[in-house]
Amino acid sequence: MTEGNRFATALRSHQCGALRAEQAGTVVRLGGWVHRSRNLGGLVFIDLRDRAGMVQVSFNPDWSSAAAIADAAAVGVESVVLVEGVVELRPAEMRNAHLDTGDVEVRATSIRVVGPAVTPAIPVARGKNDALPAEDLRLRHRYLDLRRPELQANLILRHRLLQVTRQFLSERGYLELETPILTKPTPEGARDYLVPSRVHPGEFYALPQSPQIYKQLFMCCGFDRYFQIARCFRDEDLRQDRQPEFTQIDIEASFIERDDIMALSESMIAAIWLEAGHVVATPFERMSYADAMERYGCDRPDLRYGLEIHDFTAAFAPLEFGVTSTAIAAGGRVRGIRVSGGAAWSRKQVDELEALAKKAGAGGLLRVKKVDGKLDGPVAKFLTPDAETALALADGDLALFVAAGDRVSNPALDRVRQECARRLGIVDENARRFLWVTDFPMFDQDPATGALSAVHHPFTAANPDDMAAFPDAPEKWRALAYDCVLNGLELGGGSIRTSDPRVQSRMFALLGIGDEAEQERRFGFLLEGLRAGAPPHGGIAFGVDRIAMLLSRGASLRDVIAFPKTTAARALFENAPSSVPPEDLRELHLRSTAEGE
RNA sequence: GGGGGCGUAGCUCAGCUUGGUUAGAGCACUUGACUGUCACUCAAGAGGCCGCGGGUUCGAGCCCCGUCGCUCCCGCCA
Repeated sequence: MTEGNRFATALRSHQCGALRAEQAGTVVRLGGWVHRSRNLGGLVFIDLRDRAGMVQVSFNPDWSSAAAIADAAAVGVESVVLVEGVVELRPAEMRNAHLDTGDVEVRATSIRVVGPAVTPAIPVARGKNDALPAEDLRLRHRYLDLRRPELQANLILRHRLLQVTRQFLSERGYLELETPILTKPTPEGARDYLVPSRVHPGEFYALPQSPQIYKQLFMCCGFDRYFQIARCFRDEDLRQDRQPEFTQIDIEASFIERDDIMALSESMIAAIWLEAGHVVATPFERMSYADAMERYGCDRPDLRYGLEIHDFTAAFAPLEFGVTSTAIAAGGRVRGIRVSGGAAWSRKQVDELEALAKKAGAGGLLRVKKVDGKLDGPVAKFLTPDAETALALADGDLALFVAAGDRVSNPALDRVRQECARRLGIVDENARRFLWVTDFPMFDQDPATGALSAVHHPFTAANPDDMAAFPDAPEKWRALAYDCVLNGLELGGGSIRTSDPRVQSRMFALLGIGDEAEQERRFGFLLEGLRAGAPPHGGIAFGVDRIAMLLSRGASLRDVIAFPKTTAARALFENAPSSVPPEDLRELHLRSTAEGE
């Protein structure tokens, strides 16, 4: 069976968009949507669209009945029609190079309007320079927006990526196992979406933030290798790249170590990217978290450009300069970047960079530039010849510094570095710099209270060397965790898990859940599984939505999700959430405290 | 939770700075003309709670206050 008529059914023989010169002379029956029509008076053209593309259908007294021409002239755009006709090669001067089907047209003998359409609320067919309708209208009329070839291409690509993923993992012995959607609330982490229980008054399920514990239990059960295209839910405020429900490629495996998961992930990413037409080189680069923070101020650095951060503390330490000496005396450092060509920027342009640094928390942004072999700028006069040598500025360079503790300077310099790269136009949009960031700290310590929280999640295993070397200083432990980063974006992350229930119990205690009864109440079902005999295991999860977005070339997250929510977590198409009748609430043992009810 | 931007015809936008005749344009829509178009062309027409509520004013699309919606950012997102 050929690609062309794989879609043949009782009502149609071919897809509109699949017709080519090879089908010339063939009688075809098509079904599709009227994308546009042109009525020249006695001669009518309809661009007929389906998911495969578009083809021109022509109505002409030479081959069409008068009734067919009249029906074709009258049909409105976006109506669904069935057309019968003959595929004919177009004369050379009438070919349309902009259309995949442009070498042919379908000379219609009949047309039947099976799904007449009201005038669409938002246009589906657009001119080259027409702006898209407002986002809320596109979401409200999603049934129309999703007809656009661009969005159809995005969702079709997404389908192919998921199919490749399934095939890839299945071929390697990974089992696609499902986990519950109605699950147990987890008090830490993101807010849960709660579902009230009708049968158990006052009790609630939660929608899963991820299938984390279930997949670890699969390992305890001996399922060895698991994956799932898993829907996850987090009730937090949204962003451009964040939806309340999202999809992960969730993976877990037993009897493995970090390198096993990383190698598997690299091959899988390469297979996914290949499906989208890109060859990805493996293995990926690797960098420790400490290195990433030191050189880029960020745990997911964009390696498409340099502008690395350097430590200039030694150059500034001896100087009689209040800003830096105060910071250094307080235990801080002077770190910054050299921007080749930045000396040409105006005072105002550098002030804008400083504003970014301040917004990121820095007190200010120090600046020195070298013009005609001489240093210039407010800091220049404090610099000794030794300090000048240490800065190592070339002519035309601008150096930007933050004098502070790393906690302050890292986010500020990260922001400044990104903006400098953007301004200099040195970001290669075609480059793909995959990177593993490894050896994350195990815990984040609240500077005020000293309280520890998990950087990855509470089930991550700590590096055993660190636990042995600093048994009483868990804030120094590194985690056996890893993030997969592409061009400054986190694609996914995972870790080796704690498989010893006593160690897991201690981790909970370090995180402030010391009470055993409390541990059992919250995580008993995991601890029981671990106690029953747990293999060493670990895994990773990748964000499907973001991957689909990247591979659809710059579309927004909402453009790779069929029915996304707005930034207020509202579904405009189906109008959710919505209020429910009081008797429904009563049955669920709920009473609303919202005003106006 | 906080801050910025936007909201005018079915759609995309002007008009707002400096309040003052009947609120405009392009596309879409309706009607008519047109036999090779492919964003067809041409002619005519219809289409407005200027997001909503309040205030200032002789007079508000325009100024002020509030509110709702969308969006971007901060907080938040183990």
